[in-house]
This record gives sequence, C-alpha cells and structure tokens, in this order.
Amino acid sequence: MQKDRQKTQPGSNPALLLDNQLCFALYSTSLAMTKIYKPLLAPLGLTYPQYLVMLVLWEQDGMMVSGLGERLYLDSGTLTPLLKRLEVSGLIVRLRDVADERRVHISLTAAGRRLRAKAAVVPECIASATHCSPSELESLTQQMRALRKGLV
Amino acid sequence: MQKDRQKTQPGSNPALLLDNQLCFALYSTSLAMTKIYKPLLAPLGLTYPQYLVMLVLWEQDGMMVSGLGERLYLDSGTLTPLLKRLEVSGLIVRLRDVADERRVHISLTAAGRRLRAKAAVVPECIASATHCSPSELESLTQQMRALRKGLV
DNA sequence: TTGTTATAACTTGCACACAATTTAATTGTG
DNA sequence: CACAATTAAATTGTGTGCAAGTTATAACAA
Repeated sequence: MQKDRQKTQPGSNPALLLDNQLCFALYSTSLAMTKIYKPLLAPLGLTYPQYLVMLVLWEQDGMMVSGLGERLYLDSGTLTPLLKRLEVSGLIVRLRDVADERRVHISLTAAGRRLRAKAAVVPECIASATHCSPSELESLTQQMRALRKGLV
Repeated sequence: MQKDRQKTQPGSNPALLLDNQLCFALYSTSLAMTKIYKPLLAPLGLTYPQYLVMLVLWEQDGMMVSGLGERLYLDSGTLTPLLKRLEVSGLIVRLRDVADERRVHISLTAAGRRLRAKAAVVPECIASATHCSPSELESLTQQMRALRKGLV
C-alpha cells in the first residue's frame, strides 16, 4: 500500500474503461479461444486459420481463393501464403482454372479428406472447454453473427 | 448451374459446419470490429492493440509490462515491441525500476495524456457502428467476459 | 484489332500473437 | 557468502491479418 500509483482522472469517462468495452471482451475472448484450439489442432498439423480453411473445404471442395475469402472474411494477402503452407503440408492442391487462368481452385488431397475424421472430435472438445451449455453456445453464436452482420 | 462442385459428405457432421461454430463467429466478428476501429484510430496514430494499452494506462499510469500483460492477456513477446513503437511515437516512456532493474514501468508522456481527450469520442462512434442498443452491448460484453473466464 | 478497364491472385511491408529461448536481476537456501 | 532457483523483459522464429501495389489474364470498347 506504500505506492498507490495515480488513477488518471478517476472515473472521468466510463466509456473509456477497458472492461466496459465490448471490443476488448471480444478480442480477448477470441484470442483465448484460439489458444484452446492450439493443442487440439497441433496433432493434426493445423493452425487455427488453417483449420477454418479445412472446414470450408470439407463442406465444399474445389473452391476458388476468392470464394474462401468471402466465406472466411479474409483476403488473398492472408490466404495465399496460408494456402501455400497447406499445400506444402500435403493437405490441398492449388490448380489454375483452365478456362480462366486468373483463378485458382483449392482442392483437398486424399490426406486432406482423411483429416476430416481426425478433426471430428475437435468441436466437442471445444464445447466442453467453454463450460457452456449447447443452447448457450448456440445463442452466443447467433448473437455474434448478428453483430458481425451489423458491422459489415 | 453447369458445375455444381460436390459437397463432401453432405450433412455428415453438423458440428464441423463453419457457421455452427462459436469460435468462427467470435473470430470473424472480432476481426470485423478491429477493422471498424482502424479509421477511427488512424488519426490518433494508434493501432487497435496500441489503443488497448493506452486505455489501460489512462486508467492507471506507470504500470509494469507484466501488469499490462495481465490486464490485456498478452505476453511480453507481444508487448515489448508494441511498447517500443509507442515510445517512438512519443506517447509513453519505458523506465527501469530503480529498486528492481528487471522491471520496466510504462508511463504516459504529456502527449500520451493529451491523447485521451481525442480518444474520448471513439467509444460512441464504435457503439453506433454496431447498430446495437446500449443494453445489448452491455449484455454481450458480460457474456464474453463470462466465456473468457470459463476458458482460462 | 488494339487499347482500356476490370478482375484474381500474388507480393511486399508492417504490426501483431505466441511459443520457446535468452539475458539480466533478484530471491531463496545451505 | 556462494549458488541454485525464480522472475521480468527481451529476443527469435513462425504464422497470421491487412493495406497497398504488382502481375497476369480476361472482358470490353472504339
């Protein structure tokens, strides 16, 4: 209690208090969530964003880079190097469209398809790590989607 | 409708569907939120994580690096270079503790304190950009904090 | 057909995040 | 006191995110 470093303008603007800000709650929770994924994805040889790409491809194989970007809200500056790493890992192949050589289709390899079975347990591991009920998780997911939609 | 790329194992595992995952809703919404901040913080010469550091320092000046890390859930590997950039910007100074030279105190400069007034309008700009009511924002913030607490 | 415009992906540069390691200083123990 | 253990930052290396600019191809217009 000897040094009690000054609170700058105490209570002058509650809107500027860190813990009142949705953005920080969102940001820190998202990072915390990613950390939970790390040990689950490491055995699969995936980072978290790479896992998201694989989720999309498991839903629909052969998508273009731009299609992945729309689905994941990421641009080619992020995706191109990420996809190259996935190709080096042997999970996908990148092939130019023969009709339009500007386009690149991303397709799963056999190893990429096989990985789906190993990834199947991940969602329930995560769900249990959240200490939330399925209905709470669903509610939060919907609220996040609504917020994102409002922002874009 | 000529090419209808195959859905891989359609509907086989709803838990693996991207849009059912809280993590992705959280991740994409957090990134979207950061993009909203960018044009508001650019005139202040701050990135979003730098803004978070300033929020903490405006609440309590002179914190140690480790204290900032606990508050923001970030480690020294992230904070050290960020703080060096804030120092170059002239908003903070980094000073070794005389009693314990391992510690580094982060203190606001006059410019850093002045910046608070300019930042005061940011929260309401963000709030209006979310298209959410104050009570919705508060509810979401609390839910995020609860989720984060459950994860850590 | 030729020149313009648009598009898709790639590249470059900067700033995070974070694991793992290192450095320097302090604390604890015999 | 000597020395091991601990602690606080800093450093290193990898992988995102994203703005801005480049390249290559395609579509369009005169």
